[in-house]
Amino acid sequence: MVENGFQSSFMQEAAARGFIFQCTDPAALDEAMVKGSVAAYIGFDPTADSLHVGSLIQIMMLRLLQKHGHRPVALVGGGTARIGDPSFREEARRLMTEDTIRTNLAGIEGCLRQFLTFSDDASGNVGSGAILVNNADWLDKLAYIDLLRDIGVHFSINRMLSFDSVKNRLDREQGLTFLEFNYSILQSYDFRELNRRHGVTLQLGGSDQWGNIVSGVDLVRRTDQASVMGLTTPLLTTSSGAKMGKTANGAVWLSENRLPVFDYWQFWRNTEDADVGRFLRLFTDLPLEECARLEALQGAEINEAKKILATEATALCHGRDAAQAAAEAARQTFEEGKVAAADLPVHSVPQAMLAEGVPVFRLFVEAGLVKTNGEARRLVRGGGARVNNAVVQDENTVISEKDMADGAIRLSSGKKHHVLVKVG
RNA sequence: GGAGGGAUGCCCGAGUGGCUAAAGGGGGCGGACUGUAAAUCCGCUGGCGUACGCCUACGUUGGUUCGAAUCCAACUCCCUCCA
Repeated sequence: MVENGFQSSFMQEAAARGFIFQCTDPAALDEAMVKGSVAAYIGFDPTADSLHVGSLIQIMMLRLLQKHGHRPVALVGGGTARIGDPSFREEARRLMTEDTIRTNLAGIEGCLRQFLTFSDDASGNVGSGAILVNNADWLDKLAYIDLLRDIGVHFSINRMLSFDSVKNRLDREQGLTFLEFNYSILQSYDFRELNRRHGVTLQLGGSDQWGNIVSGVDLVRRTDQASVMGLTTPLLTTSSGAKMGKTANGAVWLSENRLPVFDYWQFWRNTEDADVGRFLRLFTDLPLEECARLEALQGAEINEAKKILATEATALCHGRDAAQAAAEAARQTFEEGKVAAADLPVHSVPQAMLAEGVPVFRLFVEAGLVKTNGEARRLVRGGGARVNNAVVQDENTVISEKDMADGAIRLSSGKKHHVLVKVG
């Protein structure tokens, strides 16, 4: 398929698609994958009830693993969430309550189920069914003295201090608490536990996890004389250097509850030209030849590639039907200039609100297009607010049932953000 | 334990008694241009109120003053050097 020196189908495709940044032992991993099924894990922190695009490259890697007959193991850090990963953070993360963590775990599982096929067989048998595990199952039971004697002896403070993730925090004015310092020890412990329980021999992660991953590899080798490996993905930024997945309202969420499918599709549709090929390879299942063909489109033609990227990426996350509906809504809205295309995000308001009439700036807040009244006023003053395609001149204009067109009122913030307000 | 330095809005960073909701930059949002791109240019960017306005904000708590982000005291946290 592609000449990159690897024998295993997974390594060939992962390398060709741009998933690989660093690997503790590429040759050994390649060999293991030729011999049989490998179980690999990635940890997700339950800091929110949905994953976002920042984690998508990891999820896609798990998906790729499954495609090639290996077993993806998703670890949610119910235990480590109570500590917080200090890696490359400016400040200590605030600690979360048990309740929050529990809700978040469920939400994250929902996101993962869109991308992976889970197996109910969580035994040590290596297959390709994904499994989901929670490290609270073992971390919560740890006894301090036992832990220190068991694995504490294998960690060198000198070494830990040399890791970029720690060094960074130490070099900056922000300190590092002992609590946070232990994160990487527990992550190593996770790796060993997964190796023992589920035969996991590979840990995946973003390049910022390199230090933590290597620590785990060392621990398993020292205590269990087992050989396990680590593989990291590149840190993703857009071609113009911005962090991947940040928008106006924060993160680009994978959960529909947090981000309408239409907006998810729009996120991908607005990819920078220079990123199209890279994103097609990482975030869709399209064959490499097709990615290359689309990437080569020049000028305005590359918009076709972006539409395909958007639909394919959205299909993976929200299903083919929803993706096509989003594509169609975008086509009607942007290419036909239709006001109330079906499948635009909908916001329902009480009948009474429209019966009485409501100032337009309030309606924008209510619909979630802006966060505050002041922001809504500024939007109007800047000429960026529209109702049913007409620019709003006065922020105090009253909107009522009279403004309904085809059973809805379309509010727009700028050219790209639209919400249909309906009664309900 | 000792000596010195620091804590400013989403982030970085100026500001050392009133002209400061606080320079400048980044980020974000909107507009123009374009291809729903990038680059560039323009505007906006604490909350509430239609508005003269009110409230909240420069680590925390008190104090001095007609008036404090700016002066004083105590406290908290961070950094650097010494032990």
